[in-house]
Amino acid sequence: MRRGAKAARRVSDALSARRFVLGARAMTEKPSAQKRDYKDTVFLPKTDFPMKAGLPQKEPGILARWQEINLYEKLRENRSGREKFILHDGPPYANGDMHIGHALNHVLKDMVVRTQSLLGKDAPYVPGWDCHGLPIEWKVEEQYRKKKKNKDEVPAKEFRAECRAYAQHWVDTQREQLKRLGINGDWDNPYLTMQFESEATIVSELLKFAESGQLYRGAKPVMWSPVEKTALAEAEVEYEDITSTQIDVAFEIVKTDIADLEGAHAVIWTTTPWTIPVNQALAYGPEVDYVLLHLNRSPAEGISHILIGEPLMASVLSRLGLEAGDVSIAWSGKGAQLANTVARHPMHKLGGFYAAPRPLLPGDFVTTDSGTGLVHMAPDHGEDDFDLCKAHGLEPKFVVEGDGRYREDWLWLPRTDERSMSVINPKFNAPDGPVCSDLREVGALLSASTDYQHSYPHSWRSKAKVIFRCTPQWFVPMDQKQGDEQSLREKALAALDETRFVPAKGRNRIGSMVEGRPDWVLSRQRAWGVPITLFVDRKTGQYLNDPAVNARIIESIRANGVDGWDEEHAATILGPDYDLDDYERITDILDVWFDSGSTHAFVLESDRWPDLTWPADLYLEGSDQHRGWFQSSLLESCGTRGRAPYKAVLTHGFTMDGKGEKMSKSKGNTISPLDTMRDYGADIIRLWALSVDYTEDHRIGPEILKGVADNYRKLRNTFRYLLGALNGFDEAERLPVSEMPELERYVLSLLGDLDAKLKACVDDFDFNTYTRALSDFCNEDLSAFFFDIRKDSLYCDAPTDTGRRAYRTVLDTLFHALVRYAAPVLVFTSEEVWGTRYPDEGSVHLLEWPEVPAAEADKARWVALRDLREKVTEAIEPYRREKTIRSSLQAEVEVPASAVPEGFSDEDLADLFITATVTRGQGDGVIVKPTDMAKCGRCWRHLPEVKEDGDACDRCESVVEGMEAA
RNA sequence: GGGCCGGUAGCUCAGGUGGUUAGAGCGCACGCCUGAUAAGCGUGAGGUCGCAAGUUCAACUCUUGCUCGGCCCA
Repeated sequence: MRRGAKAARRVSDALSARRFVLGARAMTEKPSAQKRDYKDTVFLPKTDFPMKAGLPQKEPGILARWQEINLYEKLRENRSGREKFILHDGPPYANGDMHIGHALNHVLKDMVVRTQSLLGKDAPYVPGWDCHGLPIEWKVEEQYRKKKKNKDEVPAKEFRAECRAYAQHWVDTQREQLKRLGINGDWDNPYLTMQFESEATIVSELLKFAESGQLYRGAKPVMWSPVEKTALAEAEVEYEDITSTQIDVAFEIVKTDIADLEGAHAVIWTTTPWTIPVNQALAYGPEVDYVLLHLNRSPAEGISHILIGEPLMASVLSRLGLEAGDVSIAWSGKGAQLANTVARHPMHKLGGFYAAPRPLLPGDFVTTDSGTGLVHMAPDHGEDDFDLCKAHGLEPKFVVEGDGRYREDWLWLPRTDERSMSVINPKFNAPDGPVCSDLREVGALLSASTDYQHSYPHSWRSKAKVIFRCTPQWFVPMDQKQGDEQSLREKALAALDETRFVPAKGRNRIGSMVEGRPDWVLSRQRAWGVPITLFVDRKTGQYLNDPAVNARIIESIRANGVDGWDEEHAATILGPDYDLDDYERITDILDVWFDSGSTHAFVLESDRWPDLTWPADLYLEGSDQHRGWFQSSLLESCGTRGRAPYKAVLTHGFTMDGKGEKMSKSKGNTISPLDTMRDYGADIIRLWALSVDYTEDHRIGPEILKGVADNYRKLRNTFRYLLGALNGFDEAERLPVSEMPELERYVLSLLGDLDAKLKACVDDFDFNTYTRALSDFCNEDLSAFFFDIRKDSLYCDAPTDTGRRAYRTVLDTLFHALVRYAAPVLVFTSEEVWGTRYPDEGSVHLLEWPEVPAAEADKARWVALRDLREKVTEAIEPYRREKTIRSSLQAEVEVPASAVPEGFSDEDLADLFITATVTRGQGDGVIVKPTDMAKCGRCWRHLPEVKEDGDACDRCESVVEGMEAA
């Protein structure tokens, strides 16, 4: 209380004194009565580096400078001979503008390459594009349709040339967009899967499979689009909910071990009536319970007993329009008892194919979720069907042609029939369509309705329904033992064990996929792609395997690109030893995944980029590529080289909108990196990409970007302060660490900790920790602590003062370290920072990881000191609230002696706490009182020697004298 | 429909093998400074750790179910 009263008096004295001074100035304008304005004698930070970044305007200029000095090339020269780090770029598809996923992926790649380069390694980056394939073909066809041109009338060569041009357009567009993002790479020499060299290597890779016997021509049901007339990869298919016709069909049992079943009808259920014409068998579940129902009332003439799965009784009866009372159970048993039972096709009267017996076969895939518990088998049109029938000697018939219509000469529903139409046509499958009508006529159709809702595969391009269809295709076998007694699957799984996965969970994902995947279907019946360059002997069905011919094939492709396999070259390629008439020239093209799976061969091993080496240190793509590129590259490389083409695989999640939901044009929640670069700048997107946890799905949205921009500003201001505070720094000013005050050595030790942490982050590819550690250090250790404490010294000590020299020496060290740490993240800003201080010393991106001077500090002491400092600011706060104390410099504090770490003097503490004085007391709380001392007009500290507010303290007086003398 | 992954303050993230009042930075609010000034400093308010059961003396951390979101597959 007493102290408070005294304080109040003192403050009011001080105020009246100031009033007097001001009043004097106002009234008399008499200079002698004024206190001297020391502002000009204070060493304020000075820099041209602007606070406001203006990145969208500034970045293109920096980019132009990099291009001018040929930064990428220069870096290659600079790191030549060093340990290599090879990141092999996964090729994005050359179709459309860069989207946020591309941006994230490339920023991560760039970060990896730049951090490795910063560590002194030679880390080249050759970007690439995937150029062949259906989507581009489709776009070109779309342009034809607009011009009312018919694709089939355009020569294949011409059509391919247009696809090539289309791809090139998007390569060029994306290249500019990625450059704008600040991605450093060999942009003048990217790899494209459509370069002749690439195409030749892809073919030579294919021929390696051929030569080693890892290719076979098989028939398998594959996803087939009748609209595009081609087999589709799983990636080209999407599922949509549709309503289908569902029918129940009766197959009369003609042979059985169970007397009760004689003359009864086995009932199957299907949603694809169009497959009934190629039915070849029925399947039952050996463990499923079946019942034979006697019908008191029948939905079809001549049918009195039906065989169905017991668990499905209720739903079958309801479809058949029967009540429980209409039936009685005449027999029941396990599916296994149905072995040796044979039925006949409802259309058996047509003879030929339809007269053959339809055996009941055991199938593990039969479930009692829906249907009748008996499944009709059409090996042409289902995977389970194909496998089960093949196991029992029933081969597919290939009667549905590429356009989805039954073959012209087929017994039932021939194409010449007026009712002929594509099997995906709803009318074909309708209850009054040709299939159902005929079945109804022969009394086999027990029910038919158009009300079954389910999800069904569609072509993602045309949105039309796709079917399973058996066609001759080329395969790479997964389980065939090779010369080394290992199958491709075994090799691939072993290769995964040797691979580092970041994050580790990626291994399980790709591992289970490789374990379960079927043989690799290589062939596509399309135009824009690398040909499957095989000559098949018309007599034996074997493909020609002659190294001389293969060499000519590769040569022709190298010279002509994919056109080199056209008919005009065939005879030359085949050479004089063979007669072209004896061979079928395969016209299928390769699955584009084979193209991209071969990039390691035509990029890393090629002499086109001599500084690349095989295998790659790292592949880095989105998690969807577990099924895609990671796997196709793995299989291709294991098939030809016996190991993976990568040592490590890094996967990232997907970018969602601000709410964590998938972006889509229809939802209108997309964030375009192009817009973001225009509005915020590339450094902001980069900082975003490197701040989020890429191992999971992550978000972007206006609020998040605003936060990133705020974060950026804090970093930028740290650099601005460093530049300003280091204004005029001279080598002569530098002070050895050993002569520095303890605070400086402590900060250097913190820098050492940061350095180690960032290095660990680089090794772990843990970039969000990297950017966070950098930000936290700048905000907490520097801005709020070190810079704030040393403000007095920087502003007011003489330039020759060792304390100030020590501080500036550390600032210089910090500058050199931080600008390098920031360089891989804020590629533009760091260049701007560097150029501001060193306009003539080249690019910051040529520099290497900083050498941080070793400095020891007793961390525990400093932690205790900073805890105490926190208590002090906390204790001052109430006085600031009531405005008794405004600046902490006005506070005299007493701290518990026990809380002060050893070795700090009271003066040290006053410096560190930025207070007037610090004394030690025996209490356990911090006691604060406003100081009575007057304020130095120059350094604003309250000191005993200052007689009146505004006078200079001893230190300042001598500094000013020194300046005036100079 | 199946498999896998995830849901911690407004935002971005930390939270070994379960154990005191769940942390950081940013943002926000309030205040200070006006010599880093569209900057800097300080203080503070924000979380039923997706929901619900269960195991346990004790769960953000383990189990199950549900829910929401995502990837892959059918």
